Amino acid sequence: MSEDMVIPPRLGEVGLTNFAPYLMNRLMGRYNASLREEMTGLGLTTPKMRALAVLSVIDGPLIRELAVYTVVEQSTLSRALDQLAADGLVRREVDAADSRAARMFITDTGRVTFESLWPHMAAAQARMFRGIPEEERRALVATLQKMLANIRKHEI
Amino acid sequence: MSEDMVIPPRLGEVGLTNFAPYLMNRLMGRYNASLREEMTGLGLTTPKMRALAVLSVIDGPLIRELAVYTVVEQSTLSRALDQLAADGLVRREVDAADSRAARMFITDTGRVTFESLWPHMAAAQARMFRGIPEEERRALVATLQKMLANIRKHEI
DNA sequence: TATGGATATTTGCAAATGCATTTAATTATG
DNA sequence: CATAATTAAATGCATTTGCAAATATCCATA
Repeated sequence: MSEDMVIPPRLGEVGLTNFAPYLMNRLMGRYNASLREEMTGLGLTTPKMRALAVLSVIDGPLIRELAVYTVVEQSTLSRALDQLAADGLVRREVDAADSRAARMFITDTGRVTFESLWPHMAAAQARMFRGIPEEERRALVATLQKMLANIRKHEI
Repeated sequence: MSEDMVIPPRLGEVGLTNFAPYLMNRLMGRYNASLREEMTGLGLTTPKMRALAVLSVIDGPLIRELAVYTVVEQSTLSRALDQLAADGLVRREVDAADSRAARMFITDTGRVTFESLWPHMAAAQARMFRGIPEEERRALVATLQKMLANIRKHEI
């Protein structure tokens, strides 16, 4: 007897702007669009930017792990990493224990590139949160974390 | 003196999972992925599904308005609507006052298709919210609405 | 009211994407 | 320990995407 069994109210009854996934998709659409100009200026695409962002924080993940963190399809990510590596922003390293697997690292150059993008990401977030009290922001993040835990498929 | 002037803490200091856009992107990645199977079974893509969803609630928007609501690039949406129209799920109608503009409507067939998809969307949302009290859900939605108002560019 | 800009949508085209498959390596099993 | 099944990543290929340009129409103004 899961929640799937319950007959849901229609979208029209809920209203688009009360449906959380709709709101989040619109917010992320704008957020991602607001970074596009900076990204293209740095020769980055969304997958490349996300890979850099995660690698600036997590050292040496496997590519399939990075695919989960970045929410980028594995084959797309593989090619994005090719390009980043060709530009010297990341580095592949064959895993010591499993020679099929590659561990990814950001390079100093990659870090410099990401550091020039990060202020724009932070500013975009700040714009979203403008006028929203600190307490409320924290509550939002806490709820989002619970939600992510709910639907996390991989144990990452 | 906007918030852009402030030097932000590094992403590493904030932590990926305290950065709201990261959390939302991951959540939406999973949410959208969880609908993919149902969508492809109905011959839909993400842009097509979003167009149907919005048109099930909003009657006769212009295509550029629909592009804002759906967070889909206008040219991509134009082609998605071509396909939906070819399948008889939506209908284009030239605007009475402006013959450049097209107003879009969902058809009965389109409504039936969307109605068969909607329970999965509602279930995916329910999974995300599992174990989260009603009060907290409402607070999340309220905050998301404020955020959307903050970054809304178009007056829609 | 003629004309130069705006605006709504579509379309051409190159690049990006994602599915399915391949390659290479590891692990499990008889 | 041989072999089948599994896993990690890369790649082939058809489809999708998005930018820029084209097309069609509208609006402002001289």
